[in-house]
Amino acid sequence: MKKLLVILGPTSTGKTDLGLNCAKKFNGELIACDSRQVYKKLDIGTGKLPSNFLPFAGAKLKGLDIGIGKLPGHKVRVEKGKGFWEMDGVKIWMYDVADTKNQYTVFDYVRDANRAIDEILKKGKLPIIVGGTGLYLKALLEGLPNLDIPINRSLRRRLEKLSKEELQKELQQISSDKWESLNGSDRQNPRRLIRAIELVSINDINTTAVGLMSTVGGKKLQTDMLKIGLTAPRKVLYQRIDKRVISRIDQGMIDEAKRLHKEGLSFERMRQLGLEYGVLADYLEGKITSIEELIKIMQGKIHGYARRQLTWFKKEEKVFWFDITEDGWQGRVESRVRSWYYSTHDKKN
RNA sequence: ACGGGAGUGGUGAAAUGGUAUCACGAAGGUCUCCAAAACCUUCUUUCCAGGUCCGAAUCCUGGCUCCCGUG
Repeated sequence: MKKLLVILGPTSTGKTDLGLNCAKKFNGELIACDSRQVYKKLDIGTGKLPSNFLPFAGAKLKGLDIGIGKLPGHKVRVEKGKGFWEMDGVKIWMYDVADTKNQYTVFDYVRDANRAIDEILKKGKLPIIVGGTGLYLKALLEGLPNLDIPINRSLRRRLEKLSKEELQKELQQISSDKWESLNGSDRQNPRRLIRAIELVSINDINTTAVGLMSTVGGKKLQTDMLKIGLTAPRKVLYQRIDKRVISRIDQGMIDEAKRLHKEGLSFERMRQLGLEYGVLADYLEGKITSIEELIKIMQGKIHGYARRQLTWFKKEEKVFWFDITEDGWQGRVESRVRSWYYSTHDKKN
């Protein structure tokens, strides 16, 4: 049975660092599971670069393919632009697989990540999925029904003009079953309503809705999976987030956004890319006038994000959680992974 | 001490005397393709004490606190 390591948890807990360490020790490669790191050129704002990565003087980072810098202890060499990044000698897949101009979907993610995983397995290496985007992780590991019902652009274009009430009415008319199946908050959620209408209208046209599209490997590959979760008390999480926002600004996050806009990324699209980029768009457009304000707002937004991640991951099953504020957690994670990695018999949990 | 101004949720603001509102924040939640997204719920009774009025955050009196100017 193929082994697959998953590292999940809220932002700023050091998932990628742990992933890199595991990769070095257990001959692995990383697969990022993040809805924004998939986009090219969103490097600093999405945290593709380690947040404490300090470029050496002279090392060119901005929009280039290679950066050399240092982390607290050691030199790091970052290379990108080959379909994966290579950081400190470890390959990271699912960075830079899409253009910001196009919307990258969960479907795309599952397809592409499966390919990367297959390739890693073929080489006899350990795939390490490092994930913060709950939905993507779920889709990849468990599959989502209806995932193969594609986005219907023209339908969406029409529906997006409608008010919430109109959407509700339309869904009720087309399929009261679907409407009944939605919970109270989704019924108020235009985006969910649109997707629901999209789904049922395809069913009506009699297109077969295939069930579970994919699990790892494309064909229900049986895997021996170990899930490691990283977490920390709220307060600590917030502190780490706050610090990281500042260090990203030091790394040049604002310039990155400026450059992206100059290269044709509209502020509207930038907002769609969420969090940092949304706030940065406000800043560049003058809706936020000081860096202090920018920092505060950004920190607050990411606090909320971390909360939502915790809510989501709370329900994830069979996760071995580690609190990164407890001494020796890294040693414990490592021995946990080690015993799993070298076991020949499949673990029940 | 005197003159002037101000006291509304954690923060910043709003409310011709008429059911205390908004943003941010915090906490909880939803989740079958924008998911770092979108959405839902909760969080003050207006500095204190009196008074006027059918009715007060809003008007009056007193107290307390803060800010500005003068000494």
